Amino acid sequence: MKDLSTTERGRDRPRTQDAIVAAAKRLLADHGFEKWGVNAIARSAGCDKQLVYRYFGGLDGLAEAIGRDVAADLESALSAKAVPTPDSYAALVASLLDAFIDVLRDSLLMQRIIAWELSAANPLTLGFAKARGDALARWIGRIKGDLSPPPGIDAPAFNAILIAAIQHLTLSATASAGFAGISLQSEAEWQRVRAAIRHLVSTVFKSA
Amino acid sequence: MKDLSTTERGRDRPRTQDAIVAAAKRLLADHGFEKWGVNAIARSAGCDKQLVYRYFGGLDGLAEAIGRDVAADLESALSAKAVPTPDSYAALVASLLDAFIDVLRDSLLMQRIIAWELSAANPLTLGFAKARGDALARWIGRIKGDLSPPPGIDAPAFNAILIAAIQHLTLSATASAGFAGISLQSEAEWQRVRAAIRHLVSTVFKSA
DNA sequence: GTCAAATATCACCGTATGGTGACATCCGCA
DNA sequence: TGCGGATGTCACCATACGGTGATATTTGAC
Repeated sequence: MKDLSTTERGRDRPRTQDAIVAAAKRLLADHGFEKWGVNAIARSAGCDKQLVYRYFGGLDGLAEAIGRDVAADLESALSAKAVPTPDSYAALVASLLDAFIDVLRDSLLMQRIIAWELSAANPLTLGFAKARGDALARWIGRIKGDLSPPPGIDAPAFNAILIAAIQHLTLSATASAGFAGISLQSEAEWQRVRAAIRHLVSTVFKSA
Repeated sequence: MKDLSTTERGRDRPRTQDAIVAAAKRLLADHGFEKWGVNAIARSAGCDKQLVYRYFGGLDGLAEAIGRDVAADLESALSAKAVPTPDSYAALVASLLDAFIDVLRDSLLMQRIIAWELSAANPLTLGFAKARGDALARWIGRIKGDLSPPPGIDAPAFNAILIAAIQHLTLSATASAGFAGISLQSEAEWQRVRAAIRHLVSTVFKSA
């Protein structure tokens, strides 16, 4: 659970930086943002905390680096779930949401960051939110093609509602194993949610 | 921002207890659960922290008392939004969600507690979640009458999705002023969300 | 080989935290 | 009046935190 200490691997700034970032991510994913601090990170990275200040300018800079990483990971993970060019706006949204469920459920780190964003509003968390939002927007733009939502429907509002729901259910599943009486432990139980979302998307975007 | 200190109001255990609970609620609502601790609470209540241990058995007991309070507040606030006996399941759900938006947006304390539940899973937060869930269930049972969801529809899943969305949007509005590109500052912007939810509920529960 | 810069470590500061035992003060009851 | 329990205060502990200045060690250029 701990990288080689700097003494046992020689002096190598890039490697040390990587070790620090890796340790910081691991700690954030494992224990959340409450216990997240220079002391714990340096301890876990096997180096002196001074280096966190020298190489990243403190926690803020480190968090910024992590934010960039996570946004990039998100984008590539989404791209890997190659959504074939959809043939309707409803299909686009449906596959988008499905892929997002996969990626988010898979990334404890991203879940922690979202929880952090919901708990505190500081420059750090705002930066996280922006980086993720941008990555998501880029991906959507890429697969969107020339599809556009049916008229008479407030697509941005609907999409926001569904993405919000997915984030909340995912976080709640991790923290409390479920939400509002429905358990969210197994893949089967998540299939129920996926089915409901698909149904929702298709009925709403076809009612125009 | 601070109650009368115990010295200036004489010895009065019930009043002191109330002052502690009030201070604890205020601090939680104002600064979130990260800065929440015996020291800050006692300081803000104007009494010695020892009393927190004596009267509540520490932070856990205090949190439990707050959880009960908040659940009761939730229930009575929801009841105050007198939802006239609805005439269809769709109408029931629609008015339920609308009332829930009002109440949650109104209670910074409840928002903090939800954020806490999403960030950490300890006996405390699980207790919170249970108390709120029970209060909600009681209220629903009271106004439900003999209505039941249309067949062929996974109502629990749909309801969970929509409640999750509302909680997430509310928390996100408080923390980051918006979500997924849509701003959630003014009542007008919330009307957009409300309209989308109403639309969603009516099309889904009538498509059976 | 020398010397300076880059890298890494160490020791320390002030502050805050959760928690506890000993003490002071007040009130009601005998 | 005195006594005992309830109420409230205080001083202190160990621990952890973020942050910084001084120092040691290695590397690479000359």
